[in-house]
Amino acid sequence: MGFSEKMVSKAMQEHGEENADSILETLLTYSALEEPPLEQRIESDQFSTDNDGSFVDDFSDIDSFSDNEEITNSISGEQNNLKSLVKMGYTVQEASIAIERCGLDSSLAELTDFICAAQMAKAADAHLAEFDLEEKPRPNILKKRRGNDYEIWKKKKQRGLESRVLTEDDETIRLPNPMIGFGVPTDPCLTIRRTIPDAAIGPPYFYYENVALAPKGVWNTISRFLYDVEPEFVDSKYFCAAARKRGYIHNLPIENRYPLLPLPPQTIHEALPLTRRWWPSWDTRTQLNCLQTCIASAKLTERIRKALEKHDGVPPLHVQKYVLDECRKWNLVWVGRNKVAPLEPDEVEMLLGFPRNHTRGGGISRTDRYKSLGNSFQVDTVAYHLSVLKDMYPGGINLLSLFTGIGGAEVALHRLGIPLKNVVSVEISEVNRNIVRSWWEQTNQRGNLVDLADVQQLNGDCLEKLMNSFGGFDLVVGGSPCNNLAGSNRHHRDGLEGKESSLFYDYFRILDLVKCIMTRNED
DNA sequence: TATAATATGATTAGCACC
DNA sequence: GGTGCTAATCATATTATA
Repeated sequence: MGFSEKMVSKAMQEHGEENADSILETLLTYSALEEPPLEQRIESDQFSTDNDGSFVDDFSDIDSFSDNEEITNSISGEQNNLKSLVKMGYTVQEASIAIERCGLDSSLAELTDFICAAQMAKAADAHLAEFDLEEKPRPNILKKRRGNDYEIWKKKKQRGLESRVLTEDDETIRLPNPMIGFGVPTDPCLTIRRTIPDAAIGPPYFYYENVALAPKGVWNTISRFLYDVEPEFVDSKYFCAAARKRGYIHNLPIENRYPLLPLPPQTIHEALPLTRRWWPSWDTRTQLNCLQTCIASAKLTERIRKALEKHDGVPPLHVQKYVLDECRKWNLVWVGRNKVAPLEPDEVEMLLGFPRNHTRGGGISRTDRYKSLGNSFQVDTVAYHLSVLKDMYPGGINLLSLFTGIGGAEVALHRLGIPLKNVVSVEISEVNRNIVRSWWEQTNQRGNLVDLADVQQLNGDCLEKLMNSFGGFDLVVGGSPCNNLAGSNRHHRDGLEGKESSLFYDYFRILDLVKCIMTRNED
């Protein structure tokens, strides 16, 4: 289906070629759906709270509008794809044609592939003039295509479907086992060399993070956008007493990394010595699972206590299994005889490498502390990767921090002794912005902290003004929302195109803008 | 009304076994 | 390869409470 070219041209005539949002709105209004216009639905975001995970999902009721669920789902999928593509910087026309040509079932990755191939073909035909920097910058994805026209793309797709010949691009990214990336302090993998694609070479350096166990294909897409850099998958259990399986895509050197000192406790008993007294021998855990945003209910720990109290001494195997399963699922620790409990916020802070009371006070609730901490970096892990910057920037760095959260990257850099000269931080949660601002003041930072609430504010003009005032960014960090990628999400685990997780494309957009502006300023 | 407490599976991957 | 099991997982929606 898709929007017809006629419809697109009509909308473009009404709004002018550059006004993508209006064109999109018009097209969606033209379509036969009995839905409010997209813009109107997006505006309902203003009712959401400060917490990035608690949006009212204004797309969830789409199905109820139609008697024919299948058709409605197709159309809404098409709209989401169109919206995502426009958000990524493609024109409505490009996006619409791609959807029409590739079919309704196409993934966003296939659509972007198609558009790239079409752009290559067009460029080859028309011998287009040099990229006009006065124009609104566009996704800089052309250079990552090795082929030169649509035919190559078609052949490649066909080849992939037929014989499963795995080219570098087609190969599904697999998680390493053990998950130690390009090395961890206990196993530095000194022999590993990697070559970074030309398009990815800094400055600026960039560092992107998200959950390792995302739905299939997500990391392929992320990697493809981030200049084909291979992800580094690392489990923070090699840095602290809790697991945290994450993927990092960055263009930093990997030689001569070093860990923060002192090394944090590596086992539960070292981290929480008071639990040792109550720890039963049949609970063989030595490390915790991933620290998440929610904790177990008091009802659950009470059920566990009652199950254990029915037996003297060592409980039967089925009770052990029940208790251990729940302990693993909820990261419960032993705090008394037959008594388990979730971690305190202070303990989570410590395990994640933050200063004590980092998230405490200033009006933040206990629930919000868990939530902010659960969404954060593990500081020691990130610091290990960023440590290579220390010698490169003895005078300090200018940092662009997207989806800052509670400032994991900032804390890591500070603990590494890398001065923060100018930090531009984008974080939607007011609670989190307050935490970072408070930390900034508590640690007597001498640099300048600019905090913004919305990534959409960070357009070309805004970035250019900021960058001109202090001369560009040395590092662009960000872990974009994982809500729609994380396994714990029972409701909307709809992948990179999900409501929050699609903000990845803003990370890419902004990073690419920064690269464009810095490249131009070099000339 | 705002905050806290509680209940709520599915999607991967690895492994043993056939 | 196919199957069945174990295991892990930066959460959301609803209900209860202050």
